[in-house]
Amino acid sequence: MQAEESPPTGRRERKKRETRLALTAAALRLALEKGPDNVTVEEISEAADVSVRTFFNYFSHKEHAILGRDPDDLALALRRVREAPAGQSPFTTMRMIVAKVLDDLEDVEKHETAISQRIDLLMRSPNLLAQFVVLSAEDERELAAALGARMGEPPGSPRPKLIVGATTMAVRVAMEQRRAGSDRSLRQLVDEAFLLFADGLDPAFDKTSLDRTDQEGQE
Amino acid sequence: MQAEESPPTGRRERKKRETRLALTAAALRLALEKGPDNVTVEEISEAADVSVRTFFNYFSHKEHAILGRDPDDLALALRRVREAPAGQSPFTTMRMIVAKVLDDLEDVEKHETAISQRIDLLMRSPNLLAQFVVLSAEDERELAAALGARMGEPPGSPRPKLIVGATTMAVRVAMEQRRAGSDRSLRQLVDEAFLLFADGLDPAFDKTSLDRTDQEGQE
DNA sequence: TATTAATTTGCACTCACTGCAAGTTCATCT
DNA sequence: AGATGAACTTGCAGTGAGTGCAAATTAATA
Repeated sequence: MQAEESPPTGRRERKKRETRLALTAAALRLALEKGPDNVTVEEISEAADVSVRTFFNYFSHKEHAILGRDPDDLALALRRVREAPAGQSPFTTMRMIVAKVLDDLEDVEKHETAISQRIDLLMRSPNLLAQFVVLSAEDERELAAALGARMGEPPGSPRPKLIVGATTMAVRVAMEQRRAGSDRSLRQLVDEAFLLFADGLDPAFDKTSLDRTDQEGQE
Repeated sequence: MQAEESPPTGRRERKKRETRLALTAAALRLALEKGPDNVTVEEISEAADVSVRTFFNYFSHKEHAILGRDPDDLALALRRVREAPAGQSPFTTMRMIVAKVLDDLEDVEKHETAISQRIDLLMRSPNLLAQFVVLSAEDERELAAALGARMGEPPGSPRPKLIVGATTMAVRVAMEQRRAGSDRSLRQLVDEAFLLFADGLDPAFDKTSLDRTDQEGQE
């Protein structure tokens, strides 16, 4: 054991990264080719030249491979929350983070799989969407916690959770718009959604506390 | 074929409803007893006294049986949207509908499975939550369409979608709060979330349009 | 009662996913 | 280099979800 911090470049580490990458690449490619629900784990493993059993050493669900999320992304987003400019308001922070993520995606995938293809994939396969929701839920919890800490809110406070939830919805709706054939860019659509949320979403909202007995409907 | 409108009370219809009910009841009971991920379709079918194959004639996924959603609920909600008071603002309408749904649940389940148990179930099983979200997504689309029509928005407009999305988030976060041991009622928690959304969620939100090049982070 | 249509069921099958034990590859220490 | 142990891969056997098909049962109708 060296006193020096070990450079993270063992052959083992490298091979693992390569295998993981080969699997996600194959999974995505095949999903696009044949439709996400018509791809088998066997095909993916085959294409990545590992055994099926090995596939499941890397991913607990077929869908995780197709989604191919980089675990560093969450860490990066968390860091961005913590390192956001001092006076910046929380929803603004979320907006900036989303914008940066979109930028990153565009850069990385300029010559590879376009964002819109992934969106299509998500929308077309309920299975995929379900797993995406599961994975995102954990991220959202952590983001909300980090944001709450920054805001000086007590842990468990609903506000940061709602802010993160609104962010999620902004992105989701923007993706739907996009897929439905809007000619505006995803970034523009997201921004539009953020503005709607920020402005209050419904200026005429009735803030009267509602007492369940004073409303009447005949059921 | 009678000229009279056929009363919808054939033996066939009745048996189908009974079977469906037996299945959801068994599924819910077993899920609560053994944990939603430790119940097999075979057990559920056994308990409802039908074959496994028949189970899958009723539900395409195990989770759907556990969730046991009443297809009439959506129709009811849609009707409530359409029949909402003339001047009522859209987010207010959603708030009222949620309030009524909560009331209904309380009435129906007073002596049966409590809401909190179902919430627990949902939160404990990622699978279940995911399927729930997927199923709800369709409902949300229809609700947004109905709400949009009422608002005179063009079809596909993001506003009604965001309003429905905010409603979903309000309920979800309220459920989390509840589960995390808040002593306020679910209704109160939901109302609180609605208010936060209505007030704009972040008064200090920076509405400056962001140009991706004028922001700097070192990556 | 005979006919027809809807429902149930059994059977065979594919595929996702898991535990276990044996085999292989890499890192480390001497 | 060679021995040792840990990490990684793989095969195998098994559970359980979910589907298609065709035969059997049951309800509705003439």
